[in-house]
Amino acid sequence: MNRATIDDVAQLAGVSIKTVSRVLNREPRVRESTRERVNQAMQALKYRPNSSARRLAGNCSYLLGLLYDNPSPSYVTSIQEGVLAACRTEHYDILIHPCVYDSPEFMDEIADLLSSTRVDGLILTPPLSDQPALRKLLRDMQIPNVVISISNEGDSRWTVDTNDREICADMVRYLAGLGHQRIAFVQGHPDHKAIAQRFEGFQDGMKDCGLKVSKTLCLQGYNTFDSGVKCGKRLLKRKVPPTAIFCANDDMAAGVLKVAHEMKIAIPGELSVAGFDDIPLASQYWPALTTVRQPTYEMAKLATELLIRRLRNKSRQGVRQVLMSELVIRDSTGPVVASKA
Amino acid sequence: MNRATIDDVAQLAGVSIKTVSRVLNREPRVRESTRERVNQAMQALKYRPNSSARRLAGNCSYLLGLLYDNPSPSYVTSIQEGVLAACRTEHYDILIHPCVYDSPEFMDEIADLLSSTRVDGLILTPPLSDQPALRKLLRDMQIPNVVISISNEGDSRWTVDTNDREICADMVRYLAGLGHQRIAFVQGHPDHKAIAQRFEGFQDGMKDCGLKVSKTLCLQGYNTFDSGVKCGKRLLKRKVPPTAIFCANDDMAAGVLKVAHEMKIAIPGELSVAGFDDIPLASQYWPALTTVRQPTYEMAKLATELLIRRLRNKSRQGVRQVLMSELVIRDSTGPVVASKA
DNA sequence: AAATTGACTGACAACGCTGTCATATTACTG
DNA sequence: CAGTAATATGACAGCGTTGTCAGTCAATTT
Repeated sequence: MNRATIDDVAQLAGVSIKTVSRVLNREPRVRESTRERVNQAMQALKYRPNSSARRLAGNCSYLLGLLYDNPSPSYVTSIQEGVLAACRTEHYDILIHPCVYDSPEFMDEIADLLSSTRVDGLILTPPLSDQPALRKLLRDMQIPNVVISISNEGDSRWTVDTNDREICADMVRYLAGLGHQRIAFVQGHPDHKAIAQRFEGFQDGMKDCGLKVSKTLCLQGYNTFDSGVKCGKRLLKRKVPPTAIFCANDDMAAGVLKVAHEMKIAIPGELSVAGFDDIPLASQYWPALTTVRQPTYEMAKLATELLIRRLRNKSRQGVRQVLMSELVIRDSTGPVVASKA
Repeated sequence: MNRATIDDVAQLAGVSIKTVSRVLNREPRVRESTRERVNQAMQALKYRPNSSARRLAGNCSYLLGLLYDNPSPSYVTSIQEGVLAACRTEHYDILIHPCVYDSPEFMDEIADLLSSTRVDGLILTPPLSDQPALRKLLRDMQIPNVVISISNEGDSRWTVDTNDREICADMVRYLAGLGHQRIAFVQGHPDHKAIAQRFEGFQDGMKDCGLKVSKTLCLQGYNTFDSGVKCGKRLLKRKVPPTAIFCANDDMAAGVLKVAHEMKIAIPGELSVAGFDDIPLASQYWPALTTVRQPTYEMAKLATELLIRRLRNKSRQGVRQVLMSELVIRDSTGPVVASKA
């Protein structure tokens, strides 16, 4: 038994294939009774439109591309799931495309992707969100796209973002509330602009609490566990070490924790450590890591819905949606002990 | 400027579109000189075949589906990358499809997927590899598929597997070599047959070392961190606790480590802990976790290549490929102390 | 009652490829 | 050098949809 085509449905419903097509695409101008008849026929035959045929014939491909270059598996899968959820309800397909933004072939590869698979639009995640060359290419080729977590420097139309900056300030306020004054910060990779905002938020928070941001306590990390280890060592071997270390992501925080454990520094007794991202490791670590949870899944879902809306209704103005991250207080942070303050 | 079609190439090369099609698909029966001329024309026009048109016209869709229901992001992304790598060189597209194997809609969903997107074949990962209903459906619908890490009970044609069982025995030998005799095992989820083999390997190893497998030291876990915590508590609160705990995956091992830390049990001084999978957490934990690294990426790549070969050459016999996992000795395991032995 | 509207519906030509089959060309044979 | 086989190429009809445009029909207007 072969699968039913639009012709079969049309025959069973006693209409032309064009009418079936209209019902399928929710076009107006179809009598309610006809619509119902067609729908019944579709159900009876378990009809599913052939997506290749639709793509070939129509103006749009019902295909979206998801571009990413992110080393964090949990981030990537959660983004993917959000995108997929939106695609499923809207009957779009998704093409995932991991890439390496600083490889020489990067731009060619993208151009290739765009010309061989005619995607209707793209979803960009950090750090791709901030690649000017990429965004220019998409503008030139007129590829509609929606961007997740772009830095505030970039074009903010069609973006989904979080209140990273504010939530980082909140984290500082929380730490200060525990009595911490010498709070260190481990910055993220300089190419990763979205993460740079976290440092700004840190500074905001310090200012707000009347604390001085010491340059020697703000180190440059590179998002990796190893860079966390390095920065952790430098910070904790100081004569007067910080009482709290806030890292721009969880991997680096894990690195700092490792150093602390090796140096037999009690956590959170002698040192508080906070991260950012709430990767799986965070909740499973010992002690469980205080961090920030981004609504990654929701952002991806929303971005995809936005993109699809943009595709359907070409004239609409761009929007910028901001979702809220939340502090996740666990066991790696605590009040500062008197002797250390 | 619109993108070039096969007609443009044919015109530029001075041949018919059919000949271009032949060159494209590497069919024989094309004179070398013609082939070259066509190739040049393709390059000049930056021609990329329209995949929808190919799918619609041809017998095959150049589309593979990747099915998974695995809660481990690092596993999933590494599988995806392997599959993508193989697909890129072979010019196939990939449709990812996370699903929930024990949901009521599961089978319908798959049937739906198969009928709406005419994939040429599927790649199955555990625990989907072991779902009899799913495999029957695929057999009935004649959907070629390749399976990763199937239990040894299942149909082993067209499978890619690892030497899980042996490597687990190796781990036991390694632990026994450190002087451990009371070695506990935390089993994986009973539905997840591929993980069951790890327990068998454990038993093999114990037997091989002349050690008794104590039933009270073999607990049933469920692959989760929480179940690791639960089993860890039960094991470590015994009057005579084990000196080593081997867990069927890293998440559970992390749970055990947490319990040990809470109980101030020194690791590896008083207790050795080993996991399986080498998730990112393993190397970043304190102490870094001894575990087993599966060649996940390679398995996925190989499975995909196998599937494509199967599709190209319909008659070939099934094969079963076995790749080697490796022990990753880190800091969570060490020699047993005399007093505890 | 004729004319005009507006809501519906259908015929038919794309879309860009591949499969089939017929034909042209070349190579080989006796 | 004809006769045949093998090789190389092309014409044309699909594949299952959507877009265009030309209808049909009932409801309204003049």
